[in-house]
Amino acid sequence: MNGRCGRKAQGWRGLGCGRRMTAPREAIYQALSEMAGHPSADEVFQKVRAGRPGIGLATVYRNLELLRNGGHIRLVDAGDGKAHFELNHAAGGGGHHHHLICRRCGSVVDYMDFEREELELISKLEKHLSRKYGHQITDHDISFYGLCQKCAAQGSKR
Amino acid sequence: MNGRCGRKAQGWRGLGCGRRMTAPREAIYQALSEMAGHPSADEVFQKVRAGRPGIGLATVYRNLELLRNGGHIRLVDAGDGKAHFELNHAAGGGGHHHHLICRRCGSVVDYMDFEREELELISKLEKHLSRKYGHQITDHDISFYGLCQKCAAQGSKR
DNA sequence: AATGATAATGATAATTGTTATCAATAGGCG
DNA sequence: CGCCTATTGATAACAATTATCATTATCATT
Repeated sequence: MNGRCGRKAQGWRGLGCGRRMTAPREAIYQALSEMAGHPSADEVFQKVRAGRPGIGLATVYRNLELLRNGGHIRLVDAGDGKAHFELNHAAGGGGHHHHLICRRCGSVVDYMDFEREELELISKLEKHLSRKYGHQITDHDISFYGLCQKCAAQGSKR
Repeated sequence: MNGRCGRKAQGWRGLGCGRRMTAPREAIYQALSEMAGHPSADEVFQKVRAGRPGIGLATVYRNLELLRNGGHIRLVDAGDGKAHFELNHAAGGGGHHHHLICRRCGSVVDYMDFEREELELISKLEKHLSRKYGHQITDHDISFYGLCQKCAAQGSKR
């Protein structure tokens, strides 16, 4: 469904993030939403470029940053020096998850195995930290690092 | 105390991480251990340089990477595009903590406010994920993002 | 303690992800 | 429809990190 919004800035919560609603911006969000996993900025660029050859790389960076500030997408650190992105379903309650990251090959597995327990602890912590340190918490990242099955099997040589 | 080890590679668990034990490597670890907070690679470089003018930046990068792989130090993502480091006290049980990171100014607050509860959940999760996905988990990162008190006070303009 | 194979270093070039610049363009309120 | 200005696209600039390579230092073996 394309029509998340007709194509108007639509207040301060829409894709426009309070700015003008532009075709490139929509295309970038659209592209990311159609991609599996956690594409890097460049991968998003390639994808958008496919249906919109004139797009500029800088525009992709700018909008990913904007969408992130607007809370629509989320940044994932795969430890490979590039920024990776994914849709932020956290708010909508759609598909919030945490990560399992391989230190050797950089693969990222999403997991949702945390039950109510984990969610409860998180929101409790969030509230507590918020009060104690005066931070305005908007987001969190929980990741486990190590070796994926494949890399672990290769032995820990070199 | 300097003498974490006389100055020999000392097996595969020492600072040498299974490689040759060198003075630069020791100096780099030493420097990091004397620094507060979460210095960047360059900050570590500057500090080491003070007592060892000939040190090369590449050597610092190489050894930080090595020490990280060896589990002696830990990487912190402050979201400012640079890698930051801290001693890994996780194993030793010394001062393990999690982070509260400001998205605007990049400041990082360590907190240890999680009680037994949090630790229990983590180790439970670690075990569960390890079994389910075949990952060999060695490490985790729990960070809350948002605005620190100061930045939040400045309003969310711009 | 001297030797020698080779891992590690230091200086620097190269690479790479990201950001700044700026003229041209397009969004959307009047 | 027309204007104001945010946004774009192309590209230069930037900064952090990595690769290269001749030289030096470590340390197992003698």
